[in-house]
Amino acid sequence: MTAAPLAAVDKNSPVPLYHQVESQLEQAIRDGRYATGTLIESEFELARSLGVSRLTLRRAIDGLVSKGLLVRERGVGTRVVSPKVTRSLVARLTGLHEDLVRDGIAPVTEVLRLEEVGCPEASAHHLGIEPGEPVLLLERRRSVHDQPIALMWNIFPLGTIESTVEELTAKSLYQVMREQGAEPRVANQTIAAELPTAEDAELLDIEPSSPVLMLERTSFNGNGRCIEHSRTRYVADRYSFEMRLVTS
Amino acid sequence: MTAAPLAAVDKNSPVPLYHQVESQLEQAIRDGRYATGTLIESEFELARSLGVSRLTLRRAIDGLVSKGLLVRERGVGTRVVSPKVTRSLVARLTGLHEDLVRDGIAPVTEVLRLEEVGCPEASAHHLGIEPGEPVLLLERRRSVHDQPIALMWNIFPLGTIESTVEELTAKSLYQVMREQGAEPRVANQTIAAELPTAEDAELLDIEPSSPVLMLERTSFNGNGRCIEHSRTRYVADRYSFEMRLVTS
DNA sequence: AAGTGGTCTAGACCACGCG
DNA sequence: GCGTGGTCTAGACCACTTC
Repeated sequence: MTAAPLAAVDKNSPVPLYHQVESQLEQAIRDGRYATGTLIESEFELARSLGVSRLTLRRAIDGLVSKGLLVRERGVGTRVVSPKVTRSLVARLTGLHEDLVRDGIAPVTEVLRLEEVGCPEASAHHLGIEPGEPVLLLERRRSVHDQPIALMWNIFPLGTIESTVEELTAKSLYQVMREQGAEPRVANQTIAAELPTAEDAELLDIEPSSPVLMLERTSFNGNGRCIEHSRTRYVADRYSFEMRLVTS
Repeated sequence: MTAAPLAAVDKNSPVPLYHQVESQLEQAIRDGRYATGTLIESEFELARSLGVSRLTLRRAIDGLVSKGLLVRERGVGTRVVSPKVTRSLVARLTGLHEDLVRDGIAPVTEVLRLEEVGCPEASAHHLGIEPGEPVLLLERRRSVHDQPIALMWNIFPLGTIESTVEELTAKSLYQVMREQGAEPRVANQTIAAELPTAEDAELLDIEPSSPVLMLERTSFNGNGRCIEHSRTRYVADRYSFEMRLVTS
């Protein structure tokens, strides 16, 4: 590996240097300017030719390693791993709405319920409050091309968010939460397979014998306070989760 | 936040300084020496009192941030997020065997098939070879307390690994792969819910109407070569996936 | 204005893989 | 022995938050 097919960085840009370098390298790899399996230039060489410090360059490479595009081998070099074809899906904290929009599919959301209720036993445990304490319950159904794909059930401690049926119909819940300062920073999540309840089967327009993917999630804000507990049921033959794992 | 309840680091230890600092901080947080929601000392202060450079300290904090224990707030400080109780499960590249052993449960693995076959259409696509090309097929069943929990189906390009029924009964597949230099570094993975085939239902000792969690995974080694394609069916009411997500 | 985290540098030493 | 990635330092400037 001799030629460095990369442009110099712009030191006056507000974009951090390591980010510029990371983008450049990522593009070069996805374009195939670095073939899969080959070694890229050494860190010293790349840092010199791009006009950045070695630490800054390493930080850029760190990002690509954690994206699974590069692998480091001590004493040997840094190797291109990924086939350029698949753009990886990584588990994220954004919701289903963002996932679909990103893929160019327009989802429709109906708000089925939005009301104050006594907290169900199962959620109270996750939210860290007593069963029966008042909470805000939101139930929605999301469809694509008039076909239901998910039934979403969110519970918020009172005062976490305040919204209307209209707003929740127009925007994603994630967006509303962010605007109201209830942005999730950490979440614990469980994925399971279940059979739908009779009611859920009807709402999802599936047979009661057709399984659903259950995603149960508890989200916390930056202060460690629990801000939401949700249970989402996805129609199994219309949705699945993809993720990319990388060894640390 | 004034007192720094942390011991100094050992500069002669082979363990990297940032790792020592990270462990110390993690322990302090899990012990409750830093309360949830409070700010820890500033980076300058901590670096000084521990006798390391600020960059090294930052690197330690980076690790805890990505574990979801700390959150940084620009201009404010670094805050403790996590409740000390739950030790987080993060999606990993290790297999089910390791998961169970880590939890102190002894799983039993039976090898149902280990033979060379023509590659099935569905796997050929993932492996990047032609359907019908010879591949190694491994089918196993894993049980806990005499109850089947998973049916595993792995396909390897010829020459990737070589093993025996005895070895695979004793060790985890992941371990065998690592020993033979076929360590997965990156994997793409899909989680879905399905109904079992009649044959699978029988092998798993469940009703045909009882759903399974299907985990389909394609693993690549450090050179970007595909080394394995697997489909694992988990009994849904005996297994689910947990993960912890953190905003980047 | 003061304090915080975010970025960046130049240089150093080490452990490892390979010839 | 040489080149690679892995770690570490001391010091600098910036953007942001808070008072």
